[in-house]
Amino acid sequence: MPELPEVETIARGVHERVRGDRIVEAWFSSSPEPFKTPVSTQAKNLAGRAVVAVHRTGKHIVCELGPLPEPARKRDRRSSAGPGESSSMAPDAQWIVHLGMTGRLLVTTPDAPVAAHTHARLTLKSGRELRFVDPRRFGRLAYRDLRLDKGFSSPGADPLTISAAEFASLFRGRKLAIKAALLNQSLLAGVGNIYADESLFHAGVRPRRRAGRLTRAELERLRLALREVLEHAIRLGGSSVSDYVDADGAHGFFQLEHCVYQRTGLPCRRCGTPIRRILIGGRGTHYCPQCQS
DNA sequence: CATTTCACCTGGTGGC
DNA sequence: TGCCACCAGGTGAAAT
Repeated sequence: MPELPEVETIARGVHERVRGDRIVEAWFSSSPEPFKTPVSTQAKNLAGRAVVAVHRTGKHIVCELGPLPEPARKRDRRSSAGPGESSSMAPDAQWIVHLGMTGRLLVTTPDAPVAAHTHARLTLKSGRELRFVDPRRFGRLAYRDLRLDKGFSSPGADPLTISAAEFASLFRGRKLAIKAALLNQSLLAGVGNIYADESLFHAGVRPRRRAGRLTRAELERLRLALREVLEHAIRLGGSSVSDYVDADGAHGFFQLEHCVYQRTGLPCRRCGTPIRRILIGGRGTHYCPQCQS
């Protein structure tokens, strides 16, 4: 489900709602583990930590967590005592959430009905819960101790800030289809099927073109189209194609702006030609045969 | 190494 | 109503 704009929307929502709150208890389902870090490790290490900040890297949601309080210590001379508001504390751990195709990360009241396929529930000091729900279980949850590991980072470049030169160099000499290249997360982090198709439409580039054969001008049109499309989608809260919702359960509106994605057979919004669907790398790919050459 | 294919899952939709 | 084939926002391992 979630690509860069949806993940960004969720990360912002979770950040606004739970920053400064504290994880009191962590519960994980015991069904076949959709987890990267064993649940016992996650449960043990998450409990007690403050949520310092939540942000997005590629399609990953990264929760920055403050250090565990040290109960068996003599009173800190000037412990900032107040429970909660510890957002100034330097994080020393991370909880990393990847939503896969159908994952949701929700902030709920404790009495909210527990949806089917709920795999994690973090009880917060405020009484609310942070819940991870994922029917298909393609999502992944991981815990990182920043005293032992570096903070999470994605191999791919950020499509919102990449320079023209760097963007062009990603595709130089590559023989695969530009559509497939856009989906490769180690080149660009965060682009998925919807925004690959939409940006290729706005750039006027056929998805089957070999990545290394695009002209300088086409690459620049593509870089700018991608950035525009992603920023526009973030402003509209993402695309709710079937069941995507943000941290509050609200859906996005960018699906109303789609020009090609899942519009097979419908007239192109620009020229009226029926939109075509083909397969590239096993993924449904939509384009206008007239506008994209 | 670069590229392609396929398995991993559940659920919704549309044809018969 | 049921059954079945096909499709879905993503990855990562295996094959080519």
